[in-house]
Amino acid sequence: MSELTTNRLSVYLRCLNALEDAGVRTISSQALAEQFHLNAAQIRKDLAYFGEFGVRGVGYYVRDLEAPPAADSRPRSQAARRRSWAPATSGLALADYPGFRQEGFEISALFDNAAARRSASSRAAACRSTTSTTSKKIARRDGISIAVIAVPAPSAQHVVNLVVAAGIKAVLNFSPGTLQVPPDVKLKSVDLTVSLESLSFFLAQGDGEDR
Amino acid sequence: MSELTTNRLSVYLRCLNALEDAGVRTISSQALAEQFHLNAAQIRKDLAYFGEFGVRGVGYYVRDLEAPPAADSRPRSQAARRRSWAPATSGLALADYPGFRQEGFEISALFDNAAARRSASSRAAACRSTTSTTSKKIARRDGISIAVIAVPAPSAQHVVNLVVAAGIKAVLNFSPGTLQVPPDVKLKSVDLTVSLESLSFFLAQGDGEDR
DNA sequence: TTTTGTGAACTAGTTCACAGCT
DNA sequence: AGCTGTGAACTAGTTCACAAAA
Repeated sequence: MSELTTNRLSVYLRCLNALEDAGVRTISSQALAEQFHLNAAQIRKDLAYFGEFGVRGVGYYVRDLEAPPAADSRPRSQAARRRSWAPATSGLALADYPGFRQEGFEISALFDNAAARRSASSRAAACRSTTSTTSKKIARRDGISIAVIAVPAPSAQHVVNLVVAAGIKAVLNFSPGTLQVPPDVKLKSVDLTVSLESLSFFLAQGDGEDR
Repeated sequence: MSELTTNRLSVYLRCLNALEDAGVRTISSQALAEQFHLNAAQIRKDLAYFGEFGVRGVGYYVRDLEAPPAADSRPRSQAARRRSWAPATSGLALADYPGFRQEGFEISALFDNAAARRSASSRAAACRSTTSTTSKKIARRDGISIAVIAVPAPSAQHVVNLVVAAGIKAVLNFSPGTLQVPPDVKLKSVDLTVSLESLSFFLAQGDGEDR
C-alpha cells in the first residue's frame, strides 16, 4: 500500500468521523470524490484496502468505520493504536498546533536549546534543554515514538542524531535542508519554504500567460 | 513541468546556493543524488528544464545559477521575483517560523480573531483582527500575493473566502479538512496530522513484521 | 436502478543505458 | 576518462468501463 494511499485514507477517515458526528449514515464514493476533488474510482480503490465494506447500490455505511468487519488493518484499530504514540517535539512553534491534540496525538515532551524560547510558555508541555541523557530518559519514560523536529537548519542534524540515539524510529522534520538517518528510522520532511515557492512558481506562470 | 519537479528544484537551488557560499565551484549530478537520496538521472532531467547548463565531463558550475545563460525561466530570476511576493498569514503559530524570512519570504501582515492570541507578541508583524474591509486594504497596500492559513478548521473556510475576496490568488493552508476555492486560485494544503499519521502507520507496520 | 469492486487502459513519473561533449 | 542530456524501458498511479451485488 503506497504512502499516497495511506495519506488519502487519513483524510477520508477524518471526514467520515465528522460525517458520523453529523448523523450521516451512508455516503457514496461519488459524494466523497466531489468533496476531495478526486476521482470516484480512486476513492473506491483506496477504501477497498480495508476489504469490501461498501454496499452496492447504497454506498459506505459511515459507522462501519467504528466497528468494521475486516481483520488487522481496519481503520479503527489503526486509530486506536495511533493514540498510544505520543510524539515529542523540539522547537516551540509547533507544540501548540491545535490539530495534533484534536486527532489524538499528544505532545508529551518539548526540547529547545534557546533559553529565551524555553522560558516562553506552551500549553502543551514544559520545555527542556536538549541533552542526550535527559532526552533518552524522557523518551523511555513517556513511551514517545515520534519526534517532531522544528529547529533551525544548522542544529537539525544534531537534534536528529539525539532522538535517534534515544531510540525513536519515526521523525517528522520541519527544518529545511537534508538530514541523514539510519535505514531503520523513517524520516518525513515537510519543507514549508518549498510549499511557498511552489505557490510563487504558480503565480509567476499565471502572470506570464496571455489571457 | 510538474509540481514534483518544481518542488525538487527548490530544494536543489537552495543547496546550490549553500554550496556556492561554501566556495564549491562545481558539483556532479551523482553527488547531488547522494545528498538527496535520488537517482542521478532524475537530477539531470530536472536541471535540464533550465536549458543545458551542465558541462559534460565536469558537472554543474554552481555559480551558473546566479547568472545563467538561458532566458525567462532561469533560477535566479525566479528567485528574484519570488522575493517580491510577501505572504500574509492568519494564525500566530507559523508567523515566526525562521525558514520563511531566510528564504526571502517576509510575513507582512498577520490576522487572528482570537483577541488573546492577537495580544501575544510576534517578531514578524503586528496582529490584526480579520475583517473583510481591513484585510482587503492591507493586501492592496503591501502587495501581498500569498496567504497562509493557520487557523482552526471550523473558521478556515471563512478566512479563505476573505482572502480570496481581497484578491489573493495563492493560498497555503495548514488547517485540516477540505477548503473550496474558485478555479483561478491555487490552494496548497499541508496537513500536519496526515504527516503524523503516515509515520504512525509506518510504525504499526514495522512492529507487526516478523524479524 | 444505484453504486460498488476491479481488470484493463491509460497517464505520469522514474530509471536505464548510451550517444555525444569536454 | 568523466559526466551530461535524453530517448527508450520500466514502474507507479489514476481513470475508465463494466460485471456483479443489493
